[in-house]
Amino acid sequence: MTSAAQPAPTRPTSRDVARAAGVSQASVSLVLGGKWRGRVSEATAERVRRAAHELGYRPNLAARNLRLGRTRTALLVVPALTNEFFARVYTGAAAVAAEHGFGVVLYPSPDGIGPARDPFASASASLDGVIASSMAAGALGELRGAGLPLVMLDSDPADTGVAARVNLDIADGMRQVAEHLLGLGHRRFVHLASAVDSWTFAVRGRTLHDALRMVPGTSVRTVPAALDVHAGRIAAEHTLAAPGPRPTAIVCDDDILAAGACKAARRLGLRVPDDLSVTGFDDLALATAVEPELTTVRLPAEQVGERGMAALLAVLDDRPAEPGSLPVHLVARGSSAPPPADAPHA
Amino acid sequence: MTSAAQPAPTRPTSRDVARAAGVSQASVSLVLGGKWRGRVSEATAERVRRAAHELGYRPNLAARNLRLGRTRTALLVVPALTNEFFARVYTGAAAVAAEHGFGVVLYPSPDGIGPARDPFASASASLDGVIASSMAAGALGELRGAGLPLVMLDSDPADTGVAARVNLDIADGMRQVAEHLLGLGHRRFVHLASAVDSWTFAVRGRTLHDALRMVPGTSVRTVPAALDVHAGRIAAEHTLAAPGPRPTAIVCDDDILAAGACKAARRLGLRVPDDLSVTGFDDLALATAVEPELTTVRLPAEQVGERGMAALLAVLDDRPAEPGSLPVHLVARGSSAPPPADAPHA
DNA sequence: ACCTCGACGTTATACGTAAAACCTCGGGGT
DNA sequence: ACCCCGAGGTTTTACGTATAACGTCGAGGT
Repeated sequence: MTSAAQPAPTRPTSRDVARAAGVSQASVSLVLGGKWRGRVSEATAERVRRAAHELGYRPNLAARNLRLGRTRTALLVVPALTNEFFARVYTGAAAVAAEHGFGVVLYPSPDGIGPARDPFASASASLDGVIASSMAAGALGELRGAGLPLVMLDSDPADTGVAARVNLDIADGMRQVAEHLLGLGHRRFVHLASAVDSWTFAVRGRTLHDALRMVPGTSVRTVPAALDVHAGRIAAEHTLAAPGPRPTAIVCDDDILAAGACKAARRLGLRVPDDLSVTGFDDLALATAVEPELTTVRLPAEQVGERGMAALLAVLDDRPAEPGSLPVHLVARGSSAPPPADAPHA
Repeated sequence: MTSAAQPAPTRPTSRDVARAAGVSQASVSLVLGGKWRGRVSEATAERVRRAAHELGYRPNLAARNLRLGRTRTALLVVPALTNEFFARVYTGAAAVAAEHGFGVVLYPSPDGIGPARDPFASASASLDGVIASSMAAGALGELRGAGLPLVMLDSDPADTGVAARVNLDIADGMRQVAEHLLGLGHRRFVHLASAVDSWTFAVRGRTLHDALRMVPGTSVRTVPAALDVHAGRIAAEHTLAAPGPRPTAIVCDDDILAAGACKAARRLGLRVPDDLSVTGFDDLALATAVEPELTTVRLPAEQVGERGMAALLAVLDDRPAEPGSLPVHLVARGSSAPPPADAPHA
């Protein structure tokens, strides 16, 4: 093996395939593009395919994208992938995208990803459209008005400039929680709320308060916390240790906070659900990993991604996007029960 | 508003900028590319920048990629993003990539993402390199030998055709677990092992067995389980309910399995850690969400991604990749304690 | 004998960018 | 008076693909 200059390890192009098959580059493009019926004979087509395979030909996507003016790439803007909910949204979106020959590139919002401030550059390729969670709306910046179709996930129906919208029936979910706990007999509540300012959490809070207001004799106190177990535990501990009659139920904006609330209860010597009911939201894997398992609201995260991608594809295709919001369901598990008999009534 | 044909809402190109600034397209490219020193006067450069800004010019990345023959895009091949570990690996990789103007596109392995069998297409753009977890090695297929630089994460040092490798010192981690439990007095172990066939799990098993063999009077039984809480619980329940002397410690390949083992213990009326010690691996958020908090081995997941991306960048740059494996540390928490006093000795 | 037409290709072009190669002009050295 | 040179540009080309526009040729109709 004389190690002279490498024989240029450059990838084969459609022209190389053409040469090998004894046809023109155009014919290669036609055959491999699948639109050769009536333009190239079956025998020739087979020869081309064979040559392409033997050379290990892969079309240069940059060239194709340039030629076609589309990239078959969507950008998904989410707060952070370490949040299981968004990992699942991505999974759903990527699956539908793949079915249509699309790719999904992620733009986790800035605080999660360091100094990358340019969402366009993060793609490394031009984009055909954007799907964004309302929780990452702040990271949108110049994305809006960039002329790209924008699909918003779980966002305020009031805000504008959106090509399509995929929403969860969050309000209904929270109503189910309220009814569940009221039905068990609870009257004194704490709402352990996410400190994140976003449509979806605003709805949770508003709906809970509205639902509880309908029933006389109820009280609810709202406590905000950052979205992690530790913060949830601290916030819940403070609330539970506060003077005055103790709440019998803690309604959390998220399973993560609920896990924190459960730990707080245990530290204070309270049993869940006997002394205190706790409910979560999202039905993450966490919900069935903790003890007791969390009563929570199952959100079809993958479906959100799927519908979001489908909506974007529809918009790109000038079709109307399928409207309607996705239903959600309460999953009653071990963290909720009737309040203790000795609980002082309000 | 007469709704005639739209005035072609086409994105401005560098030629449009050139026209607006009264220069040639080449000058625009030079100025915006930052290599104009001594070729274009400062005044002209300023005019170009102004025009570009006013037109809202964004370079067409497909064209740039075609021209340069590089895409500044890396593919990250992982089993599934819903696994927090890999979400964190992605986060780290994306952060380093962003610092260097690179993008990271994901290829979650097939069972997670449906019918997309072509990793190349999933990118929607040609790739400069690939970073792959050994846990997703099965999905690699044609990626190998495609002539792309390949960086493997946590993989067998023996396998070949790899441009660089980033490994965790998994063996040391497992040794720490063994020493911790042996030091507490445990002698009868169960190894709740991941059923996934991959280098990293093989090392965990082998190291644990080796470490325990060093101490006379120890026994260890290996039980495989799929990587979810439910499967872990079932497997652990079977083992704990089996006849013969009960193990005093369950060493798990993963925090998820450990959470399952804890639930199994509780169902059987065993207290953790009083009656049974349980250890995890990875230190996921889950580890501090459950009660008691898990004794586990913290893996610097983000760093794995960072080093992986840095290694790929080095390879692309013909620099040597920084070698060495990342250290890991035992985090002793509430799920491990000395065995019960009445535990029958082997 | 001539025209038509379909089957089977080929040639030419454009996509938007980066950069190599090339111009032009005025000033300074000899 | 001549050459050279650098500053400040411009013209041109190539990247690899998809496709519109254009040939060619033999069979079949009249």
